[in-house]
Amino acid sequence: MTNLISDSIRDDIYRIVKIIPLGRATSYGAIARSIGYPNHSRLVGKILSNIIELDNNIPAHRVVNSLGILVAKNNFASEDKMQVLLEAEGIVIKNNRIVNWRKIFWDPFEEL
DNA sequence: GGCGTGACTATGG
DNA sequence: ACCATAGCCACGC
Repeated sequence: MTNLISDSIRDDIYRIVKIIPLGRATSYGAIARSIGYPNHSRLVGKILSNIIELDNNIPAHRVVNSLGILVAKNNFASEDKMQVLLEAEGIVIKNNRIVNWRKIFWDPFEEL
């Protein structure tokens, strides 16, 4: 039988992304660390791209890279959708990057 | 079992 | 602040 890591952590990722507060955002690495797989930030993004296809309600736009840069734009319906969704929550974006990232950043660990 | 890939990250210049 | 580089490792050929 195959025992893929991606299968075992999919639900954890889903659950965490679901509770990212409106107007805040977190990173792939932060999520990976919070679920006990600190070296799998890449996998988090990959799984997120799968999840968004099944549930367009999940706030996947609130996940960016460790610098606050929107690196997932290609996975949304339109090129500017991710940015539009974030700006609609009051998040300011300049040159593809979240302004005041330190303040906007939400750490999943603080929710445990 | 090797190899390329990726919604990544840390570090150094 | 920007860019390059190396490290990372599951996953799908």
